Amino acid sequence: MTSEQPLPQEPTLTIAQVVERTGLSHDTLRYYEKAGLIQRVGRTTGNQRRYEAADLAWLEFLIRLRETGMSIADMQRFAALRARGDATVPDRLAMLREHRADLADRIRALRRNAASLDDKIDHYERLLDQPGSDELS
Amino acid sequence: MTSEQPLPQEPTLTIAQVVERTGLSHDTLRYYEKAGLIQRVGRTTGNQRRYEAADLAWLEFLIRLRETGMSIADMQRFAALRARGDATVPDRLAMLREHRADLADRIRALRRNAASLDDKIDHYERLLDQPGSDELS
DNA sequence: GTAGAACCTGGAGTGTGCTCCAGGTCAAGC
DNA sequence: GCTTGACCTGGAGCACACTCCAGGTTCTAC
Repeated sequence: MTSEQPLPQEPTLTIAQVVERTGLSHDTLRYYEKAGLIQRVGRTTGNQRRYEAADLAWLEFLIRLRETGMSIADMQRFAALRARGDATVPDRLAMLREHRADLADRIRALRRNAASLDDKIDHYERLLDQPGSDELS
Repeated sequence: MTSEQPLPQEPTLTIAQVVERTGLSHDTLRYYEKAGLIQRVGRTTGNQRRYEAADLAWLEFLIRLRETGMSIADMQRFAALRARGDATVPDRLAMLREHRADLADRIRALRRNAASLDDKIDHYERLLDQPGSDELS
């Protein structure tokens, strides 16, 4: 009795298309799936992966976590919480806030280090302007 | 004929003292020396390392390079230039400028990513305020 | 002079995050 | 129907930056 209208099927992407859109390699995508970072992706009858828009959005979020220095292990924890549904939103929020705070710390440290690189660069520029001063600086 | 006055000897540091001051481990210090990141450090007659102030300053600079994401391989190149003396100042300056520019790029990217983490955090906060909206976000 | 802590060496081992491989199966164009 | 390229799997291998280990030597305090 269920009316099976052929809904305008959401378009799916082959792994090659996801590689192109995300910049992740085939192997990394399979590794992430094996590691549980993404829930098992849809398959064709022939067992080939077909990614949906939601998969892509989640991958892009994972990439953001990775680029901000989150470890695979922590991403696994986050993904596991997400898989458990809405009840884990507070936990996920806490994880993100902590990660965000760490990131702020790291950015501050980088800026401090950048400033001292600038000092060293200035030092070398002065050396070039008035050479013959000292060695090994 | 060289008058060997016992000059007020520059105080040197044992490896344990350098560990304490730099936060690098014994093994890392030996690894850096083996890798040529620091020139062979002075030794006692009994072959134990004694670090001078200049060694410490250089280690601190290396730490800064490392913390700003320079690879060991690049640090080796930098250290090799430094060992060749003042003639390589232009090359060292070029390396540092390039590294500094990379760092600026990475800091910018981190800030962009931090902003999108903030968006995600906001999203979760709204989910908590008005629950029951949607899943897997 | 001796105990115990600190130090030495070369080389093997580790954790992280992929990356590659062999040996297959599947899909699309002709 | 056949070719050819895309895709599949489990598992081995790799680059990086350390970290650990065994077995020996040196230093310091008593």
